[in-house]
Amino acid sequence: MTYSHPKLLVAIDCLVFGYDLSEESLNILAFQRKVEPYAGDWSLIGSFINEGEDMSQAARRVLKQFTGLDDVFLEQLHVYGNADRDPGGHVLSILHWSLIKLDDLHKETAEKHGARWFPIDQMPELVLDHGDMVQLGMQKLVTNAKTRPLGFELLPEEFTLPQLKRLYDAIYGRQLDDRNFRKRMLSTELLEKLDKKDKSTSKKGAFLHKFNKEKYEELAEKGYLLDLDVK
Amino acid sequence: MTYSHPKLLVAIDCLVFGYDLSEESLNILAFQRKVEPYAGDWSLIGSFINEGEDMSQAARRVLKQFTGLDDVFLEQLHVYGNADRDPGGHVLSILHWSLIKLDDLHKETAEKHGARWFPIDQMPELVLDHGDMVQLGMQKLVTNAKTRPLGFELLPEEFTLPQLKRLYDAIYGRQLDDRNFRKRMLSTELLEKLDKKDKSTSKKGAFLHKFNKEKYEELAEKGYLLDLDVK
DNA sequence: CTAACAAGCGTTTTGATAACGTTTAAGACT
DNA sequence: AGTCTTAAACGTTATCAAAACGCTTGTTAG
Repeated sequence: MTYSHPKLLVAIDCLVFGYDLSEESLNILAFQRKVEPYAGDWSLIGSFINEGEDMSQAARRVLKQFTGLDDVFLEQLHVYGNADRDPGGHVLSILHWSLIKLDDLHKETAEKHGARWFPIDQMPELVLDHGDMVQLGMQKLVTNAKTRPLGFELLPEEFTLPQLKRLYDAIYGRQLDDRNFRKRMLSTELLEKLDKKDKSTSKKGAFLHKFNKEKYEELAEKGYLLDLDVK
Repeated sequence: MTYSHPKLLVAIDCLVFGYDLSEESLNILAFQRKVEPYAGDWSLIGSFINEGEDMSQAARRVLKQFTGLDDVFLEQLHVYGNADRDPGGHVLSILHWSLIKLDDLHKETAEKHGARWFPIDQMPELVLDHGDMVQLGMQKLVTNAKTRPLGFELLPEEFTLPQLKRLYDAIYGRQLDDRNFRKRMLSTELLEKLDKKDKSTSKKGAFLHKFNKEKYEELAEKGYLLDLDVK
């Protein structure tokens, strides 16, 4: 080690949004803190970063521990750096966020670790500044959903257009026009229609689609800007 | 201290954009690194965060030291958290960015500290991952300039519409249509026209304007979204 | 065979903006 | 004094995208 300077405790906290397709509800993962101060209070999932550990690796480690998941959407979001934000000591927290599709398996994995999924409108009080983190994450979800293909991270590989539409309803907190929504989505030419129907929500059934991520990323490289801001 | 866990070195680095109105050029502040490894190489300005010091305070401290400025646009931008990003040791860097108006005084203050202002298209090679930081900052400047009132941070209190237009030309890297630009800017009703003219660039002179920041922030609170994406 | 209903498709209206032309103010030049 | 020059300021039209809304289709349940 070349540098000589006091060091800091650095934590990563992770705001995980999980969409439950069967209930069509957007949820956030919280867990009961095990260390003092505030042991037993609800908080986001998190961990200190270890010496020599990449920050992104620490984030993946935490997410894996509480959800069992690898290879899902996981990005840094914001740094909380006030020296007095945690009465237990000067801890810098780097908030991350993750988007996953929720199923019963994840719910079990969570419970095993003292964690629970809460619908976004039924969050309990959170410890420290974790309430602010949730608020920021909700804002970012809404704004980013308009310009990035985040919706597909919250749904299974195959989904119907009505399902996708109701997901965006949940994110934006209002009813979109299904006809304009469909038109906009299809106009991107990023969805592949399959020859299968899902009949879980209607007699007629709705065609399943897949999001062509490769095509999107190729276009994005060339400067393509997605715009999913529909009324 | 309640927690027992290994700590990390945490630095803040600051990408400072300075707009020189007289030369109508956008610049970035770089300085010659004083510590090994890579002493003498160009880098962004930065510092380690001290024990008990707020991150934002550390950022302000660095900016003040190299520019003499307080109370200017300064925000966190991105965390660089790879354990091996610095061969001198595991140092987490929290990139910040700042936007200021450049004048001769700031150039002198910079030189006193071994720092220099470089036009954005004439940046030298930077140390470590600081080149990535500049690239990210440039991207963010372009995208954020479309939805936030960043331009006014780079200009003096009073400016003319042609000056503002040429600033955005520099940011976007292309010539905007002056008539559409003016219309869009005025349509926000966030500019106050003064009874003074600036004649530095024409015989006729151009009316000076002020940006009504209070009005903008009031509107922004209520959900107003600025849109300065003009052709 | 018909009722019910979500899914899917289509048309009209509206409004924003890109593209471009014209007028104005003031110093420079004769 | 009158004309020229030039950036600044103002205005108009054509184009296109999206908001608003109506209609048809496919399937099952009764």
